[in-house]
Amino acid sequence: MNIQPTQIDAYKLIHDGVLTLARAEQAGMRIDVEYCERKKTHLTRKIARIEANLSKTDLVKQWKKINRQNFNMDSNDQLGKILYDVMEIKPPKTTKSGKGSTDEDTLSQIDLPELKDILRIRKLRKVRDTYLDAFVREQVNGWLHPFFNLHTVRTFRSSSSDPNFQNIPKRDKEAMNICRRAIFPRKGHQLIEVDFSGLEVSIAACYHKDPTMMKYLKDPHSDMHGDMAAQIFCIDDFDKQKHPEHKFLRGATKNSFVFPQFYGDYYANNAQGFCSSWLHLPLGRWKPGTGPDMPGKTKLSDHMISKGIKSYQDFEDHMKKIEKDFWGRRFYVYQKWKDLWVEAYQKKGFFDMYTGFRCSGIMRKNEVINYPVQGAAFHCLLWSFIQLDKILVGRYRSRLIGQIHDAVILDVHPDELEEVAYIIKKVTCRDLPEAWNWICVPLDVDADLCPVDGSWNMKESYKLPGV
DNA sequence: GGAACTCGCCAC
DNA sequence: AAACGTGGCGAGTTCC
Repeated sequence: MNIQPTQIDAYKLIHDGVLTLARAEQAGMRIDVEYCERKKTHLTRKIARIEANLSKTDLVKQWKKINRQNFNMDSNDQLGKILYDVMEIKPPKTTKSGKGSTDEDTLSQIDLPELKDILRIRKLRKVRDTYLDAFVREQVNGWLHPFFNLHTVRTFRSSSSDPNFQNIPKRDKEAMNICRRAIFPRKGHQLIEVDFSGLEVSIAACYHKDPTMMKYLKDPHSDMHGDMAAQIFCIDDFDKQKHPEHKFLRGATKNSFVFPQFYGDYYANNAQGFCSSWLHLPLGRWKPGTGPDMPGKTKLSDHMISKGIKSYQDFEDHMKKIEKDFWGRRFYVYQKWKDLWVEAYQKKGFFDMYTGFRCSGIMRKNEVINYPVQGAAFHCLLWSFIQLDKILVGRYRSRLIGQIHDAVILDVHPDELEEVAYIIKKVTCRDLPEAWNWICVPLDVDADLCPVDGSWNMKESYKLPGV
């Protein structure tokens, strides 16, 4: 039996979802206000110290002289003028409106020690002003109740606000620790976070059914990112277990090539992203003995030069071929689906997601391809969230408190942990694909658990039971 | 003094 | 030929 969800089903999902998310909002989470205040003061002092040091440098002296009483170290407008007009540095990149960029990627390409301090200040301010400040502002008697909206996003995903619970630092360890240290479970409880692994890639596969991708998703020993890393860096004996260096290149490939390609990016951006964010290789000629480590005592540039890739331009040309192979051979069925999907939209003026949601209006090609995947992937999380709430409410002390697109955050009582973990696994990996049989790839979830009474930065990998 | 804008940056 | 999808939010800036 093959039952496609209709617009009625989509409508019901939204309504159930709104009620369930409202319950999570009402539940809320504990926030350590005293800690936030302490940390804010600490960060303010730290920023002041860096600013004091910066004031002694020629760059800032000149900056002050030019801007007089308007001088503001947080003004990127002023910084751009100093760098690109006064000092006549050629902007490595420009913004949409044509001004020289002053973002992290750009500043780190300019060889001025002061800019490191400026970036450091930016990072600390971000943590203080966007997160700690917001936590204190939005909390009520030590409780935080972030909003989760279902009516704001074009793809029928969710959004969160006041404070936004969906963008609290995670990758940057320092920022992560400072921000998540503020968030606590109920007394005697513990926080657990469960996320679908590679959900959007899996949901995309439900639409395009590319055989190569299906194999990657069904064979646990296969490794798409590893295969791409081996191809991009011309490595015959690729082994991420054996070589941490290979593991690093795999991560770079995932973030600089595979995912951006799935979102509709192209090779030249990928090549630049690789070089500036990961490989630290220049946009000109590559010198021997530079770039990340490779197994043995060599560096990546040595290896690439030996393979005939001796400069950025060589690398970009190389990436062009990789891209052509990626869509023209490796995932050619995926490519064909993209073409047909866009063509159908152009004829009809709308498309329907597998979850019954209809998108219409004028959309660019990349939007037409991305929306159905992004939306339906989130709906998998939402469906699971609703089911979990139905099971837990009234019967368990554990409760759902938040959601981040493909992840759910619960506040569990330790006595219920094992049972709740089993329920989560069952709902997400068994019940969901049974309810929506357009899901034709296996789904999997990973979990992180915090200690009892431990804050959200203390999470450690937690193995969920099989079902 | 607020609205609307740009830019930068955090998450998925 | 074109060229990264979805948000929220803070600070600076410009305009009314």
